[in-house]
Amino acid sequence: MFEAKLQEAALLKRLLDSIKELVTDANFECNEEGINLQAMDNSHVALVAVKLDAEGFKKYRCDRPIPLGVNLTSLTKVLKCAKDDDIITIKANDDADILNLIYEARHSDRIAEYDMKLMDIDVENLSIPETEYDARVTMPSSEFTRIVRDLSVLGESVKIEVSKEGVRFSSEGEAANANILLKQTEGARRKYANYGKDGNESKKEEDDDDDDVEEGSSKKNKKSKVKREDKDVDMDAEEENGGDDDGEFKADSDNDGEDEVEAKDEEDEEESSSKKRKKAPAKVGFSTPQHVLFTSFPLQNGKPTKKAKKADDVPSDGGVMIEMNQHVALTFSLKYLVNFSKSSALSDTVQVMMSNEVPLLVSYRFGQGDIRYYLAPKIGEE
Amino acid sequence: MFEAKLQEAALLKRLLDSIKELVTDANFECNEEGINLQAMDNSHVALVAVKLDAEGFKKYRCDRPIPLGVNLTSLTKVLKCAKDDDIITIKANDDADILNLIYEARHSDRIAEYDMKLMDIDVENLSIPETEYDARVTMPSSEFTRIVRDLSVLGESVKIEVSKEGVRFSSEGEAANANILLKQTEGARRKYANYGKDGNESKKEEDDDDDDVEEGSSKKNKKSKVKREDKDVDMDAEEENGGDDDGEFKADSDNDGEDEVEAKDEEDEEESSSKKRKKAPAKVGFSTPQHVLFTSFPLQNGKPTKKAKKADDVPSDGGVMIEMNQHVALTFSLKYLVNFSKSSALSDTVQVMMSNEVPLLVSYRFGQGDIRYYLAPKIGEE
DNA sequence: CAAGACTCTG
DNA sequence: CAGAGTCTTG
Repeated sequence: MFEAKLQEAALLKRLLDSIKELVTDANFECNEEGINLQAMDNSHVALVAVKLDAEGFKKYRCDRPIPLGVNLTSLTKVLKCAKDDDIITIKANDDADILNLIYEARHSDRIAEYDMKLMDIDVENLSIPETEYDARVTMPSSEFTRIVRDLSVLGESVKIEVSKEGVRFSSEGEAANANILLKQTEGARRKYANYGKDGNESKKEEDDDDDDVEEGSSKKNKKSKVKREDKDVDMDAEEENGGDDDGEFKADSDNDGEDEVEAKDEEDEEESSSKKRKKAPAKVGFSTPQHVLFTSFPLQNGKPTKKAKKADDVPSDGGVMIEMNQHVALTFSLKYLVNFSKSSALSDTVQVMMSNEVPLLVSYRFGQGDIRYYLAPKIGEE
Repeated sequence: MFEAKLQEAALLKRLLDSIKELVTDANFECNEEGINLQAMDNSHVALVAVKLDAEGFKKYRCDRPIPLGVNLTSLTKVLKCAKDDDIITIKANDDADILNLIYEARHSDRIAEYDMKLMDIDVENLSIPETEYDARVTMPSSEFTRIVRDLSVLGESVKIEVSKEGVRFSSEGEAANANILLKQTEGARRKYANYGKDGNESKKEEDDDDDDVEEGSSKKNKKSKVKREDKDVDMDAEEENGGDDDGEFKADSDNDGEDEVEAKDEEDEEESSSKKRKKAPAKVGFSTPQHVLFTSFPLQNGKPTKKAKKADDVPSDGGVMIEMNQHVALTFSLKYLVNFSKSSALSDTVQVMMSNEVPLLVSYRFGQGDIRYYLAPKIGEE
């Protein structure tokens, strides 16, 4: 018996809107801790991982781990029948052959119910080893969306480059070449002080860019600090390891110690890259090398767009925060990034993480979990 | 000479939007009482009937009954040239070969004039005998729209079932089965107390679900109580008949007597089906039997949507009122119902009337008249 | 030809 | 914020 009740159908609707174009069928792996979904996109170039914490549900019951094989096209249709503010309950019996969805209208006494056939889906073993990234960019999701959309009009690929200068998105196309440089926003360090610390964007707690400060061990959320783990299993395993050896991202500023409540936002964020520690290069469980690229281009363009809602306590006017251990430059297919950016409906903030020659990770966190996209870089010449 | 002046072009525009996809050509039958249009849809499965009372016009003159054969596609185009708040005048000479439309801008001196060719259209004799229905559901038109739209995503047909439980819309499709149950809303009885009593939704006057109470005979509107008549001729003929034998709908609650001003909205709406009187089964003038169906499905779903405008004095937050004489279950093509539901632009409220094995009637009333759709049920097995 | 996505309007 | 219409893609 599996049952989960969600206060707002909107979350599920947005999640499906986010992934339905990438993946057609997927297993919702349900266990007592929550719901996980991992799947490669249809062309096996990208990977999407969704996590929904059990605690985020109004009601959650999962007697035993159970995979719910869902045709996402069907589920999308069924969810279209829910209003955003409906209270939604999903149920499955132990056979997991039918998914039962119940929508309760928020402001009326109506209850609607849908039954959807489930299916057996081969579990592709998508072991995504936790990876330590050399660069992490935290920015408004609307801005990321805008950038990749803009560039996708001009070209097929984008080179994303993180340096002391900031993060640069560059692309070239027949009509024009483009390059967009985002410098770290003044105050961004403070704004995102604890973003992603514990899987949701709480503003309290220590900053990420503190070094080996003694605040660590007692924080239960230390785990998600530096590396992005995909299997909870791996998570905790790694977490408990050395307090200052767990490979947290080093911001490019020396923002030491006592940033307990709010790290001071310093102006010199873009200089000293001293204490950076390099971690073992991430090995990624899926490898779908793409094509040539790695070009650099002259133009400049790019304008931000502001959305304002979703479930973050990070200011929606958030700026850009850049953390890096070393210079990173990778090229990706814009088509996929545009696809990923649909998740901006889920969060005002997105994190882009990269290490050279490793798939990038685009992560959107929302109250009850997160959605992560992995995309292998294009390699070689164009 | 025919001339009719309408305060708001919007009404005509919406009417044409409602029917233009169903019918391509139709006669506007004009007489001194107003304008009537009746036509079968192009595939002869559904029938639409529009009535515009002469009194609703700012100015109305019709020297002699005259049919204006209109190509609705053309008229739609011409009406697109009118602003919603234009004052619109339509004229035809006795030859009825040209329709002259004049648009006067509400807040300017602008006058636009259009001449549209009329045509001769064979008058299909669409005698729609007045019918007494065993069940009538009054609900927000937005909700009806939502339901049929939702279900049409999943399947082709919907079974509509009215029972003591309420009204259930159920559908089955490849992706999922669905079923939406609407129970009578608390207070709906009061809200719709006199809805449709005399062809427009006035809230005063006695309730419909009173039984054989002695309030009847003096009410001039008794006529439209129970049955939906299509020809005014038939209407009055039937009206004058027996005071309590005119087959008025019995609500499923025992809301007897003194419901003069506002029937009390009782909690027990969904129980006693006692005093129901059965009327002679309705005979319908057109019969376009469809296909198999009559399936029943397991799921449940449904959510309302609120619009808020149009010309009703029925609260736009109106609930659901259910009146029934006996259990009814029929299956219909969602494609047509979706089409009908376009008329929600004309009214916040819709009434769905059904008797077993008889075409259903979907009726939207607006200040100056109404639009009614008839649709034969699908019969047999799916 | 149909379905889905996106944009614009109410 | 929702719905309708248009355009694009499969």
